[in-house]
Amino acid sequence: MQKETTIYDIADKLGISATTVSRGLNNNPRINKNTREKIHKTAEEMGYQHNTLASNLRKRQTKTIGILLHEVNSNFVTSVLAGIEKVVTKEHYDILITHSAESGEREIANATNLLNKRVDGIIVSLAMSTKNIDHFTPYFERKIPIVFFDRVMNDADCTKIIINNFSCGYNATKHLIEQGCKKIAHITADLTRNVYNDRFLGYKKALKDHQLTYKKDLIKICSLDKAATIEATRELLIQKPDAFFVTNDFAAAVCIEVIHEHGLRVPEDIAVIGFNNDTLGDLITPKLSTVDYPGILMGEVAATELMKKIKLKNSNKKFADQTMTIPSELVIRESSLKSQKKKS
Amino acid sequence: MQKETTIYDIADKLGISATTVSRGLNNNPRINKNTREKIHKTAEEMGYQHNTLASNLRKRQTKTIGILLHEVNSNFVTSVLAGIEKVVTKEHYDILITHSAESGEREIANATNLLNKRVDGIIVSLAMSTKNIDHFTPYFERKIPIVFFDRVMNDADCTKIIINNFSCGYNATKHLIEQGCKKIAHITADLTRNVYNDRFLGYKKALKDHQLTYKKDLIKICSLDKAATIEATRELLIQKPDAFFVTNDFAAAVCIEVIHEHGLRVPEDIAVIGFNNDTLGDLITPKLSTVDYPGILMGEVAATELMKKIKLKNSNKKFADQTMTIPSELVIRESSLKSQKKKS
DNA sequence: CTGAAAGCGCTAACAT
DNA sequence: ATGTTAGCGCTTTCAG
Repeated sequence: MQKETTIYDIADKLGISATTVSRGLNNNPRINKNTREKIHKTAEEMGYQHNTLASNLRKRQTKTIGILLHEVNSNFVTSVLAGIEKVVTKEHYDILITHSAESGEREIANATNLLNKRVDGIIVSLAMSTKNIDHFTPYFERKIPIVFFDRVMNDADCTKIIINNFSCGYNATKHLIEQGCKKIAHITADLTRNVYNDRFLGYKKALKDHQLTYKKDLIKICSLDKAATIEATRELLIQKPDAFFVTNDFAAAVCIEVIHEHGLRVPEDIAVIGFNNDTLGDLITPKLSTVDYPGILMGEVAATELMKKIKLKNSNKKFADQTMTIPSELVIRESSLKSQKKKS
Repeated sequence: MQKETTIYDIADKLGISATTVSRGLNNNPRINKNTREKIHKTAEEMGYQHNTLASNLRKRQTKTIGILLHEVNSNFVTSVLAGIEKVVTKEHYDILITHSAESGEREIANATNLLNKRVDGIIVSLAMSTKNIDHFTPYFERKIPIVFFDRVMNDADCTKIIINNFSCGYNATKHLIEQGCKKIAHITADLTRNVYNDRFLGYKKALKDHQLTYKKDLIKICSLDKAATIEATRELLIQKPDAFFVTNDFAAAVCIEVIHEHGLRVPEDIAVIGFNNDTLGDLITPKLSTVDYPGILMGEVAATELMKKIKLKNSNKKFADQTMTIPSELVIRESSLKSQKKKS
């Protein structure tokens, strides 16, 4: 960094004090309108650029919120981000996006990094391999507001924005059962993550409520990337299931592809339902049934809660942590409609 | 922010100077190993957290690079990000991601914001509505390194990492012609953006080289979102084209859907080729032919160039701007294979 | 190997 | 309405 124009340079040039320049630049109403305009004009002329670092250091406030994401490549996450931004920019806060690429280690590093950068609060979705939330202890100790969304720790005592994964899993499975399916396979990911576990529990409960026996052989846990999903589907196909409940849309699409390769039809031979309502869902053939998961809304709610917490903290008030559940719903398209197809 | 432990607190507790603490924390080899260990231990005990703000202010260096993205929701952008991170973390640099949501105005705001945060360099992909790069003048003036990638300004004199969009457009079109297509429609976006314009020019050249006349009626420029693409496809279908060259894979998938809705077959009646090699390409039916666009590599190259520029700047050396072209290639799957299908 | 002093650029108290 | 002074927390001379 070469020599930058500072407020002192402007002050010197104008024969006034740096304080006045600072106030003028921040449009403090105490400063005479004329002076203010002069300051802005001179700053412009001298190519002055505000130094956020110095300002934040002095103010002991960064007006920045950190975001810890497990990944950024999904439609869902992008929507959440959009929702957060919408709320946060309105309050003139910046955001600092980090992502862990599903690695717990990177999540820890990101948490420390954001703390060192003195963010005013964080919004987080846990990585796949995160085992506990000890790395957020420094935040709790300092009472720096945190809001968890989607991928949360079920037992932890903090603000959470989630959907009801249990009932989503239940309803998706129930829907398949109502289509006449009796042998429903389930492809999911690491069950230590709440979202997957809850859906799985919903799946099991639905089976039970409909007098179907749960079989471990019909469950595959994998990373949900293409290769893993192909393998999982192939192995499950050996069990001759008549339906698949897949925990995300991308994997569901891959699953359908593999089913087709085996010369089977979807949904006639095997019904498939995904999760997330990604854009790809109605681009594939047959169009994918899925569970709609309102990312934008989740982002908005998470950000709104965080802003509330930050404000209350700034005025030394208490804030009651709460868990908020966002509505979600089944989106039935073609891939699961076995009964209709049979009729026709 | 409440009172944080500082290096002074540690110094007091240990009866040494803050300077030594600072050095110890930074593992400066001049400090006695014993002292160093004591410092680390005490820091840990006292819950010390390094203040990046203060440190950066003092060092006048943030070890942070800014990234200006047009959007974050594409596979391509995510890959670029991964490529950048790979290179940059190795050098212990942080990244600050911003995105303009294709708005030139937001791009300007982000550029200023990153400058105020004193990033050491930036990597940028221009927003759709950006008309010029005047907002980067402050960077040029301060010789803060910039690398543009993908969406660049063709005439500007700066480091650019691109693919040869012209020849990609040419080859995609040529491929369609070789499949026997004679009336090739083209769906693309704002032609002020180099990537779209160059592909378009390649398309035109390929037609000319193969004695096909260019018809304006076969071109539709739209935002490439779902609704716009549906409309564009419908309107183009009136011209009875026998092929579509669509400038991204998502839009190509939508295009295929619309073609199917019109009772036409892909590729038998109409061949389709996309662009980007998104993951959805081989999940749809028929599998999409496309142009592979190596995002990770592009990110790596962009970041490597930027790091070079930053280092040369720090040692006051000159750096010659250059344009680097990343290889790209046609990926032929099913959606464009008209001739084979006819035979069978 | 360690320390004293200064200063990065800004803003908040406390004047006036 | 404006100025003086001090300090946010760190690192970097310079000195020993």
